[in-house]
Amino acid sequence: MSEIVTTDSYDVGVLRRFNRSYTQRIGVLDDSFLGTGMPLGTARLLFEIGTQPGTTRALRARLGLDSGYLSRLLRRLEREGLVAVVPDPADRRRRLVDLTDPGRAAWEELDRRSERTARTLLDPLTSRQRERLAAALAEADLLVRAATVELGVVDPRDPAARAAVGAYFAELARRFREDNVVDVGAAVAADARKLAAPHGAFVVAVSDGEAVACGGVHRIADGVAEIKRMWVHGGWRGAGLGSRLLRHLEGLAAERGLGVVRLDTNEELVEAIAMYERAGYRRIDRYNDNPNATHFYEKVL
Amino acid sequence: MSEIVTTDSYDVGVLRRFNRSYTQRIGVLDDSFLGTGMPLGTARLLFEIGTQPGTTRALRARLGLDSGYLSRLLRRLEREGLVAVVPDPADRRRRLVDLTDPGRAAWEELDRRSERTARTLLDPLTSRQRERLAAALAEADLLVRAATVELGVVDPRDPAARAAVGAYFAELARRFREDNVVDVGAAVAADARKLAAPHGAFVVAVSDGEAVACGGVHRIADGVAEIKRMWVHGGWRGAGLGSRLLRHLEGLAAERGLGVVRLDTNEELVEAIAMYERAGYRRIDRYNDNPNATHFYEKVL
DNA sequence: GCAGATCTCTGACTAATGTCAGAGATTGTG
DNA sequence: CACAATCTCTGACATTAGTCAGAGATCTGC
Repeated sequence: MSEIVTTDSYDVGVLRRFNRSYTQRIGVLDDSFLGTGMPLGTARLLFEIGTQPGTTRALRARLGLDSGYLSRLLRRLEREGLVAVVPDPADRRRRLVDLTDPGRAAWEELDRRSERTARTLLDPLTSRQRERLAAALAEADLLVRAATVELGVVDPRDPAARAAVGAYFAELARRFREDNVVDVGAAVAADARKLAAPHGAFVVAVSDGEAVACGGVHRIADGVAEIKRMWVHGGWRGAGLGSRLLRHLEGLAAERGLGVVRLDTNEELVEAIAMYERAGYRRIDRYNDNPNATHFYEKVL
Repeated sequence: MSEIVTTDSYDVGVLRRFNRSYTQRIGVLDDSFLGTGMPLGTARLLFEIGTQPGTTRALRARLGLDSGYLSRLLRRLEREGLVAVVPDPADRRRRLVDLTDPGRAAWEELDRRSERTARTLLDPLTSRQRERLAAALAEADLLVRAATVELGVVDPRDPAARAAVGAYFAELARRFREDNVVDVGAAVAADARKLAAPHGAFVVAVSDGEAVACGGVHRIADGVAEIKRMWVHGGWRGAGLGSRLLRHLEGLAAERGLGVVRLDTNEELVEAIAMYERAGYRRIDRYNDNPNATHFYEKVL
């Protein structure tokens, strides 16, 4: 369903050119980990653990390492007394990894090196140029992240889905200053029936292992689908993630033979409403009894 | 002499954050060379040769490889019939490397892979977002290149210096449509005396092994230095390279105990004049008989 | 024409990186 | 409680990456 747009080859050229000159020059940022007596891979692992401790599984995913290889690297760090590896109490097949105090010190040394290298790199620029560079990199960062977000259909009971729905309700509560706490568990249980196969689906967008957007779609009548639980992480607004998610959900509805998509929202959510209207949704009469909803939309695919 | 400015830690943070997310995601652009049966380093070398054939020396500099290591990689590519290595007729100690026809075909395969990977990466974005990303990356590219240009004092007879001075005269000829061809060799010979130790110095800015800017400074009277042969490559205007070079040359003059710096230029070179005035140069009377010069400047350090 | 500098290449290594199959522990499922 | 699934870890490799010293060819300056 997502429109087929051939990426302009100019943009591709710019990306490739940038990548070439960047990896050639600033790839050196990684080499700042050298000279610590640790090989690069090990140093990177140590740095990653310090930045975000967790299960070996998560580390493997983030660094793209083989399980045997990671195990060996961890053993080395453990032998040097820099990290502690303990079984995860929740599932004792898994291991939790964290830094020890000496490990924290080593991490800080790596952090200082990395900082110093970055500083050296920026130093030749005037402050005006540094500002320009920082602005350009921040913009590029957001867009690169947005481009590499992975949209996947998951069961609403999946941990990522739970996290997203929890954030969704938390946001609603904040926006509407509601006191009545929503029972997320009950909502998830209800979603697990409706927003799942065969008549529905729940989609979570994941970036860096964190849920950053979600949305569900399900059948509410013959040929009619409804989109629910649309949420985009605050730090991700303006990256087009909402529109992309919306298109994805429409595609899922179409796959299930549902040619009409409806949704409800609240007039206070002006960005969301703007996005729906940009995406071709038209306002219709109330079609359900959701007390929080004030506006109702429909789109014929 | 260059002012000491501590880089704002905000900018450093943005750079580091970008670097992390970028290498994690788009570092994969390099991996597009994988799956060709060639190890990454070899593929990268092949790609580099195809992009810009030349001496092994230049390849070594561009890729940062050990000479023995490069030699081995080249041998492998030669054995596979992908590259041809022949002695450089100009200096038979050196070797010239270029692709063979099968090598060209392999290069095109790599190019296609890289292009496809970049395209896949950009595809999830809307065309508006792709434009924003391309603009941000182009800006970042220019600034990153500018930040990593290396300024070094070299002998005016050094090949990089010759190349730069040649480009300088070519530019003058183009700007002033002069027919009288300058004898670059003779100019270099004269510079070799004046723009060298102990009373002078010649500076070349090198990026990717290519001379992108140059300038010389020498003593013309007690306590007075003159800056000559200032040139910045056309593709590098607007990156602050000229100002940086100027500061560097002023520093060299100061080191030699010369407290006043003069230079001449032509009124048509408006960008150069603007730069000099921004840098604190003030207009003075004609101090030499250079027929091409119309404007004369001086700065007290 | 000779001495010293420069350049590439080879040999001889060491360390790092990456891969695979399967052992052994633990957990969810019927 | 058996059985399949999941997870980490070990052993056994193969390959790649990177370094260093020196041989041999060639050039430059005197």
